[in-house]
Amino acid sequence: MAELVPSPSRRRATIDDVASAAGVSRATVSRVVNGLPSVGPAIAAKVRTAIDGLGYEPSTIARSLSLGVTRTIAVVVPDLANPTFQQMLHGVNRAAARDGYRVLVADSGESPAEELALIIEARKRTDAVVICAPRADPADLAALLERVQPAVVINREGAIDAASVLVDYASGIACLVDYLAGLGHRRLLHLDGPSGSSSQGARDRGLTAAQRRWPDVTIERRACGSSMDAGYAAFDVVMRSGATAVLAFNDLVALGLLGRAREERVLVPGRLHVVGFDDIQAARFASPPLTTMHVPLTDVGGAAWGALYDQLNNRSRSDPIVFAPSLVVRDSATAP
Amino acid sequence: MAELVPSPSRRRATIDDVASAAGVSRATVSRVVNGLPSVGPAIAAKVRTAIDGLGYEPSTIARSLSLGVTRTIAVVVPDLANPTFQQMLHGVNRAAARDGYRVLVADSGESPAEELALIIEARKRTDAVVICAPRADPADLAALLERVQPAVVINREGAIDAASVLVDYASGIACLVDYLAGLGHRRLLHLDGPSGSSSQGARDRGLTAAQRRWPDVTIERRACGSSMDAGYAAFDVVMRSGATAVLAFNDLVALGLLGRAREERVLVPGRLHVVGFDDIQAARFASPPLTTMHVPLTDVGGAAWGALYDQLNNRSRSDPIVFAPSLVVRDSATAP
DNA sequence: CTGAAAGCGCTTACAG
DNA sequence: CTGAAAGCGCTTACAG
Repeated sequence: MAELVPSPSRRRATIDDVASAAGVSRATVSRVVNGLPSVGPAIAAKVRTAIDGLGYEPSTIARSLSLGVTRTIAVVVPDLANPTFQQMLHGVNRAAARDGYRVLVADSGESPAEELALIIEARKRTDAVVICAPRADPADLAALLERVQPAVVINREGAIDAASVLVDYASGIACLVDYLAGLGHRRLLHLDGPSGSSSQGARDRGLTAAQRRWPDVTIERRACGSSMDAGYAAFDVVMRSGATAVLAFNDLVALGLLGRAREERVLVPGRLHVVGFDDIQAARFASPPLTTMHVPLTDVGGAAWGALYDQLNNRSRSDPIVFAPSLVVRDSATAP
Repeated sequence: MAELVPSPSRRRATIDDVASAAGVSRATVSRVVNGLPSVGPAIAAKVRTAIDGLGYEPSTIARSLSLGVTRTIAVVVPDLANPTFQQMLHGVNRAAARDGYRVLVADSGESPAEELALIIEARKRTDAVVICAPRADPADLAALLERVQPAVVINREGAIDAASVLVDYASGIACLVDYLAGLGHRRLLHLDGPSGSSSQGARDRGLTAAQRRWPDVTIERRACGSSMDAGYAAFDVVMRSGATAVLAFNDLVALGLLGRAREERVLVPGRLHVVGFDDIQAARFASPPLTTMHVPLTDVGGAAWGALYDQLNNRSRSDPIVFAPSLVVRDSATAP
């Protein structure tokens, strides 16, 4: 149905087509295509005419093979449906695009077991990889890193033999405790994220540090998760805890909890006070607008690209880059 | 600093390394790597040993050049910071991944003028492309499509010579008018999106159709835009219009308007009633929760991949696939 | 069942 | 300034 009209030329023109059309060698064609100066003007003109006439476009793949470089990087995230990773991806992509690089995305969510294999596969199509794998086993990750350099890993603590960019969740959560305690709350509840999540360690440290600063404040912990549904389901646990303020693992959890609180007609702020973490877009529009820690995810993504770019240009690997979250006071937590 | 330990073998092993290590031809190595049956078990075993010993991994790029196929597709969107496109991308990626394809993203937002060039460039690294370019000139787009098939275009009306998936914005907006009119509103205001946006035509049709059904309802229009800031800024225009209910171009606009209304202490619903379009995540958590039309963006993305997959497998191009938005009643609009 | 050879479409020393 | 040739790392008819 698309074939009724005889197509002018089925096959795409190659460098050889151009070369013979212009009566030159393909080395010469290559030179004018790549703008090398050492080509006589008359010849160059002939070549350009041939290029236009044939609609020639160099094959990116062939170039990649020949040069050993794709100008593409991979970004591997655990869940592309999650606004957090979407935004980070955006940050990487925008920064990489400015330097003429493209981004290949890979979502390991479908099969966490194959996360490592996925990273390797994605890396093989590209020049470098940014890895966001909060739940991968540390030893597995370390073994992997040897094989996929240049790489940058996001939000993994501990000895990572790769460039690293991280968000200081420890000080962020401590800041939140300070804020709530300063408001007068004396019984806090932290809703933990998925067990085994690497950011959990930072939470522990931050909470411990804050606890030292506020000896008369009780900080309890409960297992919860990282999704809205987890927050929604945590409502009963929260109410039974007797806490006046809850620190949700992230905004999604906080939002789920808020939603349930409204259904149950539990006033927030008032009867219950809630803070989140991340400052996703929805946090700003929640009812009540959610007090949370802003995490500059776009910048995190941008920094990840920057670290990769350095390595791709043979500069030495940069030290870990850390971003501090910042408190965004809105309406979901007030004095008790 | 990473070079203190002499690396065991700098260079990646190639098929030739394996061939000579195993004492066979590289054709044979290729056969066992690709699981072709016609290899004797003893030879195959030798080859596998060599592969493991050398840590050989076939080059994806070389394979791509040889086969003329990358198993990668491109997705071009106007703005990767926009949750709408993020979600659509997620839908494409998930569906494509299931069929063993990877996704390369490209964001034309940085330079709309180079959108066409970007699409061509992205397409050249891949086997096919899904195009989301609501503002591209129809003639330009038509010319482009000839060069980049297989392609699927999302949300473009009119004669498109490519597979097409679209959302029925016309009936969606009409549905919203029906809902508000049914509630008793008689003065409606529609905040238009960016002029030249291809979905604007559908809005026009839908609004016209609805107007016929409700001759006693006034439907005014005002230029606005598609961003939260645009919605925020539209507040004054809205208040001056005398309308009791406003249909925002999308949720972002509605959310911006809501934010400003809260600042100005204009009660929604009550003094003003607002509906959005898209049903982004934030809509659900807005205060008040936003009544809107849900658009199944993940499915749209999935369908886009499906259409591409058919073409990649030499099936005939499918008819346009259209998704109907569905009304999600929340709290931002009630009887006047 | 296995190998020699040509091919995929480029780039780049090396000569001249 | 220009070209012949080798190379990037694979796949696949074609012989045997």
